[in-house]
Amino acid sequence: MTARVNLLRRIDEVRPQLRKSEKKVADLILAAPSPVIHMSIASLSAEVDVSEPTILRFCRAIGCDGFPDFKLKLAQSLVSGTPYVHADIEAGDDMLGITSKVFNAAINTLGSVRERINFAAMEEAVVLLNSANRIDVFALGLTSAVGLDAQQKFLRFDIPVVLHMDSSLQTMAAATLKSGDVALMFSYHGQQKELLRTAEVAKASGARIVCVTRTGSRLARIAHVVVNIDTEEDTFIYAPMTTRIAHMAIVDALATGVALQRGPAAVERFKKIKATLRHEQWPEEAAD
Amino acid sequence: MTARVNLLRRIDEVRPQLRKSEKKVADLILAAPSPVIHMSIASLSAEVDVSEPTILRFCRAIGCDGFPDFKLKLAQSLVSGTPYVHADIEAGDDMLGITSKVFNAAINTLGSVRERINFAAMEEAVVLLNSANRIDVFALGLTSAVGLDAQQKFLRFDIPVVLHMDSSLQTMAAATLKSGDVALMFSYHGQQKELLRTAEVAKASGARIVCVTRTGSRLARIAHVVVNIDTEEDTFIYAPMTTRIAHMAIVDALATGVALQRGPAAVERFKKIKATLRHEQWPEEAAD
DNA sequence: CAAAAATATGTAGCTCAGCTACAATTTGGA
DNA sequence: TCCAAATTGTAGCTGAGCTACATATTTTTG
Repeated sequence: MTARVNLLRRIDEVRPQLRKSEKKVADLILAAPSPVIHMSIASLSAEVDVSEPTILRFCRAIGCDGFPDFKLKLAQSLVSGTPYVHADIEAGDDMLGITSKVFNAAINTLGSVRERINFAAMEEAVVLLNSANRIDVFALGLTSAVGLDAQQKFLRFDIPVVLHMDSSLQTMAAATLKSGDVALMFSYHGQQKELLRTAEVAKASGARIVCVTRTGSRLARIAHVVVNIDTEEDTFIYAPMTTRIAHMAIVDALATGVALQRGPAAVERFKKIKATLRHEQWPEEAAD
Repeated sequence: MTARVNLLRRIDEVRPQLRKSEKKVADLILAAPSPVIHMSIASLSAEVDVSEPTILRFCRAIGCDGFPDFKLKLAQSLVSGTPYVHADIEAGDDMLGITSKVFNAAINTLGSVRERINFAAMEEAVVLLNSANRIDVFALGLTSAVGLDAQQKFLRFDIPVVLHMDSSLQTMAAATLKSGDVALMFSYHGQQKELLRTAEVAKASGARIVCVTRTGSRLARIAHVVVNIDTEEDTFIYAPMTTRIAHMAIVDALATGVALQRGPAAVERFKKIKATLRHEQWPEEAAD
């Protein structure tokens, strides 16, 4: 996959090097890009009051193959959620706008995280988790929901899995780990002091450390296996939100990986659990 | 902002109603959509081995204005790899395959849920949450991670928010609710007996019931406000996974909505919380 | 300051893409 | 088997996008 650059941002960057009449084109497009994707060269040139070839030269200047190619790239850049000034949520937004932006941000993050994932590390993590005598999950603060989720997922395998969300208890728990155990840690930045201490203790006690965190963070350097979540550092209002969603997706992938390694027996167990749960809910109703 | 629909998904949906030669067009596009955005009608018709008007009729059949419009929409649907394919996980998959499928499923679900969201209900939910004297969050089993997340999010506003993950305590807590309180409930199917009882009790005690669940479920019928999460019922292996991610995205949107209603004061509080947390982690390091 | 050079912009016209009207073909039912 | 309806293809028209070149504008330099 090629590293696409948002076209509007590129226009903004290239603008100073453009000629006078091309600048007029750039300005109109930056001011109101959406209608442009349905215009012809003729209508756009009339709108900006320049000649048709000027439009074409503009397209070339910003790195497009021609006018259709330009429209295509512009259209892609306009897909909600990939705005060129990060469409931060604004005071006047209604719930349609907010929800769309939040969902789009989540979708984008999942897409970009997926592209950067280190699959070899995922493999290693799955092997370690699958063969662990005991899994201790460590998470603090906002990641604790992810930790809880991980615990519930891995509960379904017959590996003892414990969740620690309290930083003082975490260090104690880490000290009880042994060789053959796995410490599974979640952290956005990988810089939380308490969690780092816990990781050191766990490592000293012989456990393998699998962490889901940012590449190159302190936590990542302590860990044996790093599943990297490298979200954009654009400091959106919603960066933490989307990062957490990426963490959960990783939990899903890891759990699925372990399930596959366990083979058909694990699948059978799933079914049994599901069947049990069914008794606790009303049956699906006939259409009424 | 229009609620865009992923074109590939629409093609998939409409496919059964297409004519034979149009199906051939659909299949080729679904199999390899990316190159199509740079093709002309002529080259595409040659590729599929049908006539040019057939291509055009296909475009109209899937709701596009013409071929250029179709290419535009297709290009937008391909942004950031938003995939539409529902590929189930298979026994032989490696972590690359598993992770991609899980992420793609999550992206799809977010996309389709976003398209079906009832924004009016979201608005109502935000208003209720914002003016609540007290928010009690109820979640059971696999949704409890979502509940925890919601609690942590709303904690940041100065509304008392409590999380109940134990079904017997839930009913008790529900009985203590009063008019002006809000019961915020999460459930995938909206059919869990205990949760339904809790909802009835909460309703009887005068609280407003906001639930995030499936349209038309029993829980939905009890609630005052239903934020609908209608994920595809394709019974994927990973349906529960992706549904939960959609739930979390909804929590994000609701929390953001409340934050905006609260105005600048709430934003200030966020910053304060963030600043406090910063002391608990190592500073970002200079490149080393 | 003027004239030439270089650059920027517009005009005219060509080619081919996209579309429409209609003809040929296939399919389904009596 | 034949007719009607639906499906698919053919031929040709319109206009969109592009190129070559002419004109206008700016810059440079003697």
